Amino acid sequence: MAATLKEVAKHAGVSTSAVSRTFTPGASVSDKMRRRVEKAARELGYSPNLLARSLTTRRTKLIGLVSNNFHNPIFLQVFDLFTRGLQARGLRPLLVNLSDETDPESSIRMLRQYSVDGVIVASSTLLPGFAKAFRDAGVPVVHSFGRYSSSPEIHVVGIDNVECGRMAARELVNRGYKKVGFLGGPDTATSTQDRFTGFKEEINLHPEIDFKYSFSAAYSFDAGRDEMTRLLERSPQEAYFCGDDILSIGALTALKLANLSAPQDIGIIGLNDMEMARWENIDLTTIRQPVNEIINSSIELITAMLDDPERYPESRLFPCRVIERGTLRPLV
Amino acid sequence: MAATLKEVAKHAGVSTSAVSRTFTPGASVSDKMRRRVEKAARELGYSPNLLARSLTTRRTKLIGLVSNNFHNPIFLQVFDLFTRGLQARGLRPLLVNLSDETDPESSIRMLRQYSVDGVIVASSTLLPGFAKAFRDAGVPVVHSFGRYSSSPEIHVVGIDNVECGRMAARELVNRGYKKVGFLGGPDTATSTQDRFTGFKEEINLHPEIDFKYSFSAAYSFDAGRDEMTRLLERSPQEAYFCGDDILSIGALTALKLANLSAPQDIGIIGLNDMEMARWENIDLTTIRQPVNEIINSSIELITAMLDDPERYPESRLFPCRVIERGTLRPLV
DNA sequence: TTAATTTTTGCAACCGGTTGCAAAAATTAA
DNA sequence: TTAATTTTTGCAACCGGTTGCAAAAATTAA
Repeated sequence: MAATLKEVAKHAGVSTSAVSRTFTPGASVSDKMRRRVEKAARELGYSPNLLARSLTTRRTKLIGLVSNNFHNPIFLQVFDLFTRGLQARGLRPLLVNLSDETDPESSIRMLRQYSVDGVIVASSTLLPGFAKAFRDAGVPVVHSFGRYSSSPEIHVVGIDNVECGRMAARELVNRGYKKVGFLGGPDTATSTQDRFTGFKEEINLHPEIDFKYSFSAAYSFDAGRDEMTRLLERSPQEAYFCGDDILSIGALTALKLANLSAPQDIGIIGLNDMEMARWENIDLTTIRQPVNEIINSSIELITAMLDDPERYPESRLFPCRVIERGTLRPLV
Repeated sequence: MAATLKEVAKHAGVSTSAVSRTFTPGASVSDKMRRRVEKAARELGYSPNLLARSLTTRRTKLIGLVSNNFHNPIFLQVFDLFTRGLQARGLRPLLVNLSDETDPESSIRMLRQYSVDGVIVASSTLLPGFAKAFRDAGVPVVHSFGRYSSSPEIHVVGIDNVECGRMAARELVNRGYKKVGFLGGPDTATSTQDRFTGFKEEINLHPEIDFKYSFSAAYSFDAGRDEMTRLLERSPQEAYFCGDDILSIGALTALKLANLSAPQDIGIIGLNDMEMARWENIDLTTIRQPVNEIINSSIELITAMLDDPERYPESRLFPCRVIERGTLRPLV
């Protein structure tokens, strides 16, 4: 169906090299030749087969976009920004859903079989083995939303979750809460662990404050609602730092179901500042994670690694900040 | 870095054909040869380059997954199900974000350059030219969530939006609403047009009922909230069929901001039954679109087209049904 | 045992491109 | 004008695989 380079060459009465060079930026072709080839190509509706080209250039412009999180609404925005950013640079995302996957090897094999130029792992809850296994396979890899200190050998772009934990704690302290809680995501996620560490550290600077904590089953609405419901059955704290926004929204709903509300009865602060957080029916005070910047930086980094695969690994951390809305009481 | 077939052949002391056959299901190889090759392959960590293979087999197992909707949360579920379903069949989604794209040609050229085996267009708001342009390029294409009658030449899997409109209307009529409204999505979307047609048709069977309609700027929270806010400034109807769930949630929020609520003051029925609709803080009565079935069917259809590209085009429609929750008053 | 048949294997051409090298053409210098 | 230099072009080998065909090997039949 589609015309091949050979057909274009024949139709234009030139060598295949000439056609190839016409479609290779920077190659040596005279204007006359270029016009001649372009005319033939146009007439035949030719455009080069990128997969065949990749055999000799060793560049597919395919980037594996790997995630295990297809439930948290923030990831729709993540996919949107990644696909647009990659497309704008002429790269193509091969989307890999790791949700069902237990064995990293098979995903890695698959991505190598497709000769992806690089891999972006977009996940904060990924098992530590995954990202490393990709790197060991010799494929450039960037871990977006990953833990910055987890391994000095792999590129990470994300936030300082420990500092976010501290930030949340300071926010609660500054607002005069005396009994505070940490309602975390799953305790297996490094993001949860780091946020917990920072939060606890900062709270411990204030011995007069009563501190409790628990973890929920997932970063999900249901998990947040269920955990908060459980907490309300005992004697709840005055305010909670929830693992992320979606947990926060679940927790807020649990309050509502118990005829309580934030910030009147219990204060809530989340993390992410996903789009829904600003919806007036939610109006969540939260810590903003600069998703846009993290994604752009991840793309820049993977692009740089395409040119220099041996590039020295780095961590890129972006500062977060509190977005004040309506679920914490005012500063005292 | 990665071992090639030639290296495996040399290492095993056999021809390249033998190696190739070992990795080609159904090819003629003796057990002895197979074991020998597999051993060599294992020792060299070889797995075949799918892109090189595709040159002769003319199958890349790449499927273009094209969408222009990266904002409606329902699409996260859509991407999740598509990627899992495709992966389970050994196919790989090349994700294409059409949000910035005005010209279908360039996306089509790109997908052809990557020799995708087929294209799934997942969108209800796609400009009509897009899906057709893909098909004209000779690539198997399935339009998921598309309009079933728009063109008999292209495969469509979706719902009967006209019937959904009727269904929503019947639901409002049966609950005794006398003044009803259609708060649609953008009127350029075929889904909006069809839902409107059905809704109006059914309402017109009841001349005693007062009917008004308007369209919002997008299928989005903000658009729903803004449009409902606007409606509340005049004299609103007693109940509205909103274009989809995300518009409904926006509309419900507008009610709340005006100190009104559903169903006490105004009734709301949505369409989609996205995950959020069942959240207790939303509790939206809506029409369930069987997303899972639509996606599985789309994948089956594209798979079938890979074997028979000339397959006669068909429309697959799945019935919807009302999910009663808390935003319409009870049946009279 | 040998002949006929079936299965396995390797050769060589091919899929659709790129690229180093040398020859040819065009340009510049003398 | 001719010689020297630069630019353009085509040849042929290559990227990593598959596959039709014929020869070789293994199996079955006589």
